[in-house]
Parts: sequence; structure tokens; C-alpha cells
Amino acid sequence: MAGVNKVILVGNLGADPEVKHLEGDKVVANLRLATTEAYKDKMGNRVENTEWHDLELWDGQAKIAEQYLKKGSQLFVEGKIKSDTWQDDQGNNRKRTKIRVLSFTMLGGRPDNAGGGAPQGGGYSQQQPSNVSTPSAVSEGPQEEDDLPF
Amino acid sequence: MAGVNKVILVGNLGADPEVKHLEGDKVVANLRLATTEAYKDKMGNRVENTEWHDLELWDGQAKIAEQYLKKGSQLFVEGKIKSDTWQDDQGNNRKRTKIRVLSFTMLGGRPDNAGGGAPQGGGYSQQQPSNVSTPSAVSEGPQEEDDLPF
Amino acid sequence: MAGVNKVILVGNLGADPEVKHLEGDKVVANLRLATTEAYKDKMGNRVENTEWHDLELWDGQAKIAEQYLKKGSQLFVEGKIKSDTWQDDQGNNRKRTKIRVLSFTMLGGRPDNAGGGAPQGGGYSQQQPSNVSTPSAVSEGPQEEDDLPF
Amino acid sequence: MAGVNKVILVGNLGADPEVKHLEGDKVVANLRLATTEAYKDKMGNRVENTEWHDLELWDGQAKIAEQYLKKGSQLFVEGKIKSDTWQDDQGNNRKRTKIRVLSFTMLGGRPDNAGGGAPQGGGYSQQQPSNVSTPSAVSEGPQEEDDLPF
DNA sequence: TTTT
DNA sequence: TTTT
Repeated sequence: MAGVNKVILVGNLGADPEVKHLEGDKVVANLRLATTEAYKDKMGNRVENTEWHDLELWDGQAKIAEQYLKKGSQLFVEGKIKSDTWQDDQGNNRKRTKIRVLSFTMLGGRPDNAGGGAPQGGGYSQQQPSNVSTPSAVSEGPQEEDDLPF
Repeated sequence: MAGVNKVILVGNLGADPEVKHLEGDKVVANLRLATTEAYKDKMGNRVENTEWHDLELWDGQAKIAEQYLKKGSQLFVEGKIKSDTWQDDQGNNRKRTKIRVLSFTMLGGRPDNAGGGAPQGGGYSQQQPSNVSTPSAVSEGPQEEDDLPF
Repeated sequence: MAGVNKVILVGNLGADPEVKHLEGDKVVANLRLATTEAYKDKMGNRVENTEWHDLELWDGQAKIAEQYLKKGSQLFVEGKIKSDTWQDDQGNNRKRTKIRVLSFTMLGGRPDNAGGGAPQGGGYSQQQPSNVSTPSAVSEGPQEEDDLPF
Repeated sequence: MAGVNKVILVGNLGADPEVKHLEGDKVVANLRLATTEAYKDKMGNRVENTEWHDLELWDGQAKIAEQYLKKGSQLFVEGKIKSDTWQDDQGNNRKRTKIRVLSFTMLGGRPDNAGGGAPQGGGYSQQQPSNVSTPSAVSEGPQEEDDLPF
């Protein structure tokens, strides 16, 4: 046992959040986050490397993402790696990896769509149910998701 | 052995950097960084808690800090905890803790004092001395990334 | 605001935990953790550098620390920097920095004092009340501590 | 821009390292690391969830992995997410995600195969290539800053 | 004061 | 496939 599985990202959204409202008040948001690093290669030329991450947020966080995030938003994200495995049509083992977000913080200036009372720049974590509108959804969300068969 | 000593901060500078140019081309910058967390107390009132961190940067990073950072700048910082211990006048053991910065990244929008070639939004790490040693590299390096289409 | 204040440590305890049982079922444990890094200096000599960290754990985690940790235990720790400030007898401003532990994991082999059902190697976090004996204390603990006058 | 892409793992190897010696003195090691988390579900039953990570190490680190790591080894790992994308035979876009290891630390007790001078418990980072190939190079690395007078 |  |  004794496991630690932690991911920390700072990057920008490549698109607006995709949010699905599921039965039972559950909400899931999928985000595409780009983290770019720049360095000089052996020839001294500047090289830029962008990694795209698939983020998954649930319930309270998903609602906040839906309300405040959009393409270009700069985020600090903390989460864990979580992969789905399955067999495709040809019977091949397939695996898809995503980042299950545990908390995130909007960075930079006030977003365009944020009203006066907006939580711009605040931190939203699954452990702080007070941050979100429906406390019950918060406590249910993350655990159920862990019951999936993989 | 087997030690890990890692600090990750996102916050804002409480003052302009204090930079000292020492003999032998060494430079040290001291920054005051505030990290604020907000939560609701038992009465449901919003409470805000600010922790102030003393950051220390050396040489190339110190020069970049001197050039581009100022009061209010938002930073991502990675470093390690490092404490000084000494005896004061009364012979009491004293200890002062600071964060030795290993890399930092400027967050948020383009700073006021950044010219056209400013490295706003770039990452500066001790492991990439090329970023810091030559002024031209600084202004060239991470700058272009702002042109990404999101 | 947009704050992140995160500390990650792997090290060994320099002494057995110091545990205080306070009124109202509150428990606090103080640990001394050493993180050691080794490197070679310019002369090629191996140099060892040890940083000592003051850790503070509350309630459920404090009880687990009391029960399972001892001098020499190897730990993974996640927490945040938290400093107390006050004025000493001479009216000087003083500051003391510690690590408020949010979760920890025992590393390495089974400890001597662990029985068959011991949670050795498990992870103990404030967010997983199931880990500790009195659920009520868990939810109260961390928030109250933030109400302290500093 | 302003990217951060950081992964921190503590887990155990599911198999011995797979090491390939490539042309030009390059070496790559692939590891399978399990991170396990345990929690109680709604019924109060203990549930265990294991995530398997594909780690990739190069050159000096790969050699150390080959020499000292084996099935069951407990590791602290720091790295970044790195994905390969390609098209399969059917022309479908495919993606595979792995962890590019930047540094790792062996945890726990002395391994069976470690001799007297073994680096058990030490830290091995990419920034200190010297750690592995040429002992003398160690003195040159990025650690010199610790010689500064503070 | 830990650990190797 | 690890670990407890």
C-alpha cells in the first residue's frame, strides 16, 4: 500500500468546458488543459513542447467550471492520475488516462464573465464543500466515481 | 537519507524584490510572497487567511526577479525549505525559515513593466541556466508562448 | 485570492512524537522530521545537508501518530507552511514556522510496534475521516485550528 | 504559457525494470509502478484502488534502476506526464500516456541486492547526471549553490 | 535529533 | 503485476 498519486498542473484551457448533467444531480465537466514548456535544443534553437491533459471534474467543481472557466482560462490544478481500461472492437486492450481534479484555482486577472460576486481567483477543492452550491452533491461525487470497475 | 523537501506556492508579492549584488558576480533576491486561503467558519462566515513566505533567489533567477517582478506579481514557485539557526544576543537559539526557490513561473496577464520582449509567463528554473545568463536569452525565451491560440 | 501553499516531505523522525491531549477531545502531535540531501561539493567530497522540520498534526492524525510513529519512522508528508508570529519579552517581532500536516503515509517496512491489523503503510489524511476513531473530531479539528489568532 | 506539469508518486514496482541499451550509449528503463489508495465506501467496507503507471527513465537513471530496483521496490518518483500520439492500423488516433521520471528516491529498508556502497535511500535526479555515469562529474552539477554562506 |  |  502506502500510495501517493499526485498531479500538479499550471496551464490554459484549449476549449470551453464540456459539461454533462447526469441523473441524480450529478454533473461532470471535461476540460482540455495545455501545459507548455520551452527550452533550447542543442543548436540553441528555441523549442516549444505542449502537453495536453484531459481533466475530469465532478459535481460542485464541475458547476464552478461551467460557470467561470472558458477557453484560454489559466488554471492551477491538483489531482490524480486515473486511467480507464477496456477492450476495443478488435479485442485489443485499450487504456485512456485522465486527470481527476481534486482542487483547482483560477489564475491571472478577473475573467470576462465574472460578475461582482464571482469567486474569481479563488480555490475550489472537493474538501471544502462550502465552496459549492449543493453540499450533498459534493460529498457523494468523488467516492462513487471510485466505484467504477477499473 | 532518502529525503524529499519540496515546497509549491502560488501567490502574490507583497513588495518589490529586494536585490543585492554581491562580490563575485553573485546576486541574491529576497521576495515576500503571500498565499491566501479562504474558507467558511462554523458560522458560515467567510474567513481569509494569509501566510507570508520569505523567498530567496540567486544569480540568474535573482536578476530575472529584479527585472520583471514587482509588488503584486502573481507567481508559481517551487523550492525547498531552508532554515538558518543562530544564537541571539541573549544566547537564545533562534531559527529563521525561508524558501529557497528552485524555479518560478510568472502567472497571469502581462505585467505593466514588461516591454515587447519581456519573458512574461515564462518559467525560470535553476536547471536551465541558459534562461538567465544572457539577457538576450531572457527576452527571447518564453515570450513567444503568449501567442498560442487560446 | 488564488493561493497555493503546499509542502511535500519525505524523511525520518528524529524523536518519538510529542502528543498533548487537550480539553474537548482535541489532540495535537508535534513531530521533528529530518530531510537529508547529499551531494558532492566542488572538491568532489560528499556533503550531507539535513533540514529539520517541525510538524503539527491534529486529532485523528495525532492519535495515529501517537500509536504508530516513533523515532526513526520514515514518512511521506503533505501539508502547508504555517507560521506563528508574536512579540518577545524585549518587544521584538518573532516568527516560528511549522508544517501543518494534511496527510501522511508511513513508508518502508512494517514497524516494530505494529500489530497484525495495524494500518502500517496506509495513508492518513484529514479528508478521510474513516481513518480515525472519532469522526466528529475530524470535521472539527482542522477548521478550528485556523481560527487561532495568527 | 507559464506551464507546470508535475507528477509525484509513491508506490511499488509490479515487475523488475525493463531496460534497453540503445545505440550511442543511451539507455532507457521502463517501470510499472502501482499506487494504491484505500478508502471506505458508503457501506463502510474497505475498498482498495490501484492505479498502474508506466514510468520511463533514461541514461544514468535507467542504469541505476537496472542495478538497484526490482519487483516490489518502493519508490518516491517525481516526473511529468508525457504522451505519445499516433494513428493505428485502422487510422484511429491513439494516445498513450507515461510518466517521464525526473528524479526518484528509493524508500524503505536496504534492498536485498544492495552492496555496502550501494546508493540505497539516495536520490537520483536527471539534473545530476553525474550521479550515475561519471562520479567526478557529480561535483560540477547544480548543487554548488549549497556552498553559499547561508 | 533521524536516516544511509 | 506491487504493496498492506
